[in-house]
Amino acid sequence: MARVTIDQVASEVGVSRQTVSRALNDMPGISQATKNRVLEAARRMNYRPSRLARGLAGQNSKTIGIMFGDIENPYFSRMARGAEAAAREHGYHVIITSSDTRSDKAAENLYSLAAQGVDGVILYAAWMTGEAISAFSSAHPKLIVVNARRGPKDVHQFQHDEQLAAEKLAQHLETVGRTRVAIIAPPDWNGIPHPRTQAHRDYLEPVVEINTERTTGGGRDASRELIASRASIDTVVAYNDIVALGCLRGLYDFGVRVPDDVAVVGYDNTPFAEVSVPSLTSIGFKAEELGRWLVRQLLELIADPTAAPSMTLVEPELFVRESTTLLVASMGASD
Amino acid sequence: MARVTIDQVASEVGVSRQTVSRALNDMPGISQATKNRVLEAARRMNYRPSRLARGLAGQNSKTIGIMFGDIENPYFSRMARGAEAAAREHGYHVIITSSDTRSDKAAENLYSLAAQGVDGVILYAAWMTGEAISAFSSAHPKLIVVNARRGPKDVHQFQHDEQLAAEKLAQHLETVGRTRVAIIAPPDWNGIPHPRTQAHRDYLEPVVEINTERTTGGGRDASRELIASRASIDTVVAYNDIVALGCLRGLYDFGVRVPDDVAVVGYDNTPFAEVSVPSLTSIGFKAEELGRWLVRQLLELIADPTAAPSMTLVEPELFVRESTTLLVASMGASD
DNA sequence: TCATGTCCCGGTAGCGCTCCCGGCTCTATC
DNA sequence: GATAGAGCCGGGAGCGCTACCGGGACATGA
Repeated sequence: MARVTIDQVASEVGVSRQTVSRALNDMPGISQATKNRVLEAARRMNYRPSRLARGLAGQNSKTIGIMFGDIENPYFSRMARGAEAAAREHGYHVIITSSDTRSDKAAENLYSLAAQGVDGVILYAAWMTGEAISAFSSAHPKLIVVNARRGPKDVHQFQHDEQLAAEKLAQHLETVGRTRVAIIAPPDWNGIPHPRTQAHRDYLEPVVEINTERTTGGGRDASRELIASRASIDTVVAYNDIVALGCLRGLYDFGVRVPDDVAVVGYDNTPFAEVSVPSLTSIGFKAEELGRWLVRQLLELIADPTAAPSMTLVEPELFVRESTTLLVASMGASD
Repeated sequence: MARVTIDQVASEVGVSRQTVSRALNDMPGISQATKNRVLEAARRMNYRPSRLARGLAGQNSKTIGIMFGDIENPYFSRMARGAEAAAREHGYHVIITSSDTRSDKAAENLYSLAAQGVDGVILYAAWMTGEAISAFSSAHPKLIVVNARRGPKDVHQFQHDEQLAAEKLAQHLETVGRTRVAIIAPPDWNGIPHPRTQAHRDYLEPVVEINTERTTGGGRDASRELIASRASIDTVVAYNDIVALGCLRGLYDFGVRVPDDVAVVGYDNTPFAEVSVPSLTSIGFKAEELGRWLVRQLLELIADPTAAPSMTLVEPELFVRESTTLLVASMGASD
């Protein structure tokens, strides 16, 4: 162990601790010559400043916190990857925590994260109430909120443009002659529908809505329920790719052909959408890029905390694949 | 902002800072009565001790670092999830960083992570040389290494039991009458094969080996290459599920039927293996549980750094699904 | 020559917490 | 009743670093 401290470097070079600090942090008030000497010695001694001490003394720990709903979702993990990479490029570390969609634990974790001494927080807030977000935000202003359901106005936000996504999707479905839509969505949460679900209800005018878990198993269950409902539909729009892939398999098991009998649509455009049979039409939100944006925005906010709250809409992109080809024969009500 | 400090709590209760510390950390030398008073006040004032200060003063930051190759892989993200949950249960935070399989950056990130002041590190080391691991380990002894290729002996290790996995797989393939195997693997790294690949070579005696990227696209490419090679095979064993799913799709595109013509085997037993068509036989390593084990072991190591280096083998489990049914007709060399 | 400024650099204080040590009170023991 | 011991608590010091201020060396002006 025996970490090298700034004092050791200082006495090695024969200057004060403060001078070493100046050299390392590109501060004025130091000649180029001594700066070089310090830097060289620091490198030679393999000195690495303690972020803990830095965080205590200055007021920044060069660490940001991220809280997602569920890191296992490939969409989140891509986002995390982008965020982590962007942060690293700027010399920041990332602390990741997850909330498991339970808002009480979410808040607890969040505060505990803040206690860590992070410089800023990125919060995926689909499973938190507006009040909880506001409360946290007033205590910890360096905050970027993603996908809040009812986002408070005084907070920096990123939102997937679910409206536009639904619109694009509706348009696509129209061109392929699909009109009778079933949607698979997670149940409303505290009476508030997920923005995506809301957009689907508004733009797709679904014939049926099946509520289920956001897993492959959930998608499978949903397909069973869908069949049982005997609803007359020609399209299934799933909450995300994971659910859609489960659903695809469920439909296959019941002998329902995709896309001949029904079309299936996923969300997030995960790599798996490309390779399923049939490949899955999906709406993508550029997860990795979003992760980078979030970090960049957060760092700007850290640099200038007075910036006015902004709302950035993330544009969706529709990837049309085999699962939503032109409708030729329709699957009537199954009797 | 304006964080509540331990001194504020102390003066509120009318005791010394030290007494508050004792109450909060379950230390002896304090009466139950005052302890209760302190705890109550702390809760009421919404006091949260600064981990930064704790880390500086004591010698623990209640934070562990994890470095994976690529967090986007569902297998890693599940592992991360398990680890994060386990850490949280013990009051620890997790800092995640990734290495992108570039060993120079890997080492750099690793040291930078350690500078963070983490109490211990979990390192997925398939993309690091033994020397690099040893060097880091001697500077930072609280280290758990996962899946090192040539693991140094003096380090705590977890290893997937690739031998046993390959053995189980070989046995299964035999019972379904599959003998002519192709394996899809990442290229050897610095001349060292991945332990999984090594095990496959040893136990499966593959007819062909295709080297490719560890992505769905890589799997797809591999299937193309496989067809082009005109090798006479009845089974494809992929490096992991991601590659296998890409391969599945590639074979489908070429009109090769799975499992009628060739069987396909994946690794990691991700949720997607269950819902592909056909569903994918896969070898699972219980990622989430592994993540928890790693953390638990690391915490033990932190508690008792003198513990003798151990090597834990993680047992594989074979999930047989549709993609490896009994061979009936064989796909001969395609001429 | 002295005052004024500029460029470097060092000393001191403190971030919020835990460690070590010593002092106080109260009971048990001869 | 003096001594020892146990139980409780407070006072300092210090973790490694940065913010703030002040001081010395030198150049420039009148």
